[in-house]
Amino acid sequence: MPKASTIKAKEGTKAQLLEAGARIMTEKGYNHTGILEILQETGVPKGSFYYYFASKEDFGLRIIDDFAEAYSQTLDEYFKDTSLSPLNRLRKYCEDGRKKFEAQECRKGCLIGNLSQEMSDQSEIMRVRLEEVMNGWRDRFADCLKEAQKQNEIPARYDAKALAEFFLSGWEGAVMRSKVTKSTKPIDTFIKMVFEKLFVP
Amino acid sequence: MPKASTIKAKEGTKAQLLEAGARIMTEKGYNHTGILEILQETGVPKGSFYYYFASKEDFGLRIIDDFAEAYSQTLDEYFKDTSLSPLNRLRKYCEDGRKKFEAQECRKGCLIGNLSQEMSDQSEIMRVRLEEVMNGWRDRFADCLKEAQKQNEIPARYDAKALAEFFLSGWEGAVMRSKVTKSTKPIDTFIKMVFEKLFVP
DNA sequence: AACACATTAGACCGGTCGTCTAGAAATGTC
DNA sequence: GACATTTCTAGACGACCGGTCTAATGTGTT
Repeated sequence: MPKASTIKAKEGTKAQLLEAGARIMTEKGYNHTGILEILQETGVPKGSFYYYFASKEDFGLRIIDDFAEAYSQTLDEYFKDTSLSPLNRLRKYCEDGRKKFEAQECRKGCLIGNLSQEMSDQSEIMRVRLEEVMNGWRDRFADCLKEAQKQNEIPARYDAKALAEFFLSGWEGAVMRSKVTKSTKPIDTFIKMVFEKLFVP
Repeated sequence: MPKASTIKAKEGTKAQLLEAGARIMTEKGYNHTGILEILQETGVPKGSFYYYFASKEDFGLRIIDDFAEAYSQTLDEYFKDTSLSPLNRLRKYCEDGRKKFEAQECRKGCLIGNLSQEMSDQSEIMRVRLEEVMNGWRDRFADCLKEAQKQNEIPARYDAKALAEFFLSGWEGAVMRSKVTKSTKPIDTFIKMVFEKLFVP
């Protein structure tokens, strides 16, 4: 009996469930994703699911938390990179997002954005959590834009938080349009407009 | 027997189904909306549904078509209103959209936008139809912006179609953010940024 | 070995889903 | 008014869902 690997698999069960859940829900949404499907993909038996999670909603909430935590580190990589100017950090973030989206054939998009659209009217508890996560992102963008204002990369006459909200919602909308057109053009247009017209002195 | 009203009800059965379907799907999405639910709301018996529609997907497609046709007239009301300047037509469109969204307690949002997000990766035939509808809107916006360029309301150095795409995706994103924050603030910010920064000479 | 505790097995439930077919009701034709 | 045709309805059907349950198994401690 491979004792060590068995133990390792067990320890990772919850994480496996969360990973598969996030991946499948990003593509298929919350309602269209079945627990059975996640169980089959991970090889975890059905009986175990409700040992780890109280309900599907609880599962969804933990997926959001997990994703938010991991993504926070991704944001660090971009926004703590002092080798680039604040605006160029944002630009790199956009361009890498574009590349990633293209690499997955203009599918899926953003887990948090998708769930926000789908779940805001369906589950108040998920809505609140989703709002917190996205507000956190907006505030990160706002910090970056404030920095850009300090360095005179962008005009100081607009509230950085409003600019960040506009940027975030515009990005999410562009991703949605890119999904439905199966092309990166809407994202390309977003990047062009933001950096050539919106973020100019 | 109230023959006339019976006949009328029958003639309207399909339209009733489509109306209720559009209303419920706007709020709950395609996957989370049950046919039974629509049937109960309209009083139409279950067996009738598949007489009028080949499948749920076909039903969804017809809802999209119906909505697109009706919405095209709504767009006419705004964009054929020559008593306003082109930019003010667009502004009125935004502000009325904001009011409508607020009136329904920051819920629902845009049927086509919601379905685009939800269905693009799930049904190719719906994706294509959704893309056509939204591209049509974008082109209407672009025509309005071209007119605005002619009248020197906005700078001519940007392609009106790109501007329109940016406007459309930004609007959809702002509605999504407003749904999740249960506030019109993201929409307000969008309107402010678009008309004070993006659409300025 | 005996114990408590963590985890898994998988049957089971009530419910809803989308689909289908038989036939009732309405309509048209002669 | 009888018959044929089309239009519409009734409700059963099987598949699958999220969620729950009890029994069994594995693990670590003493």
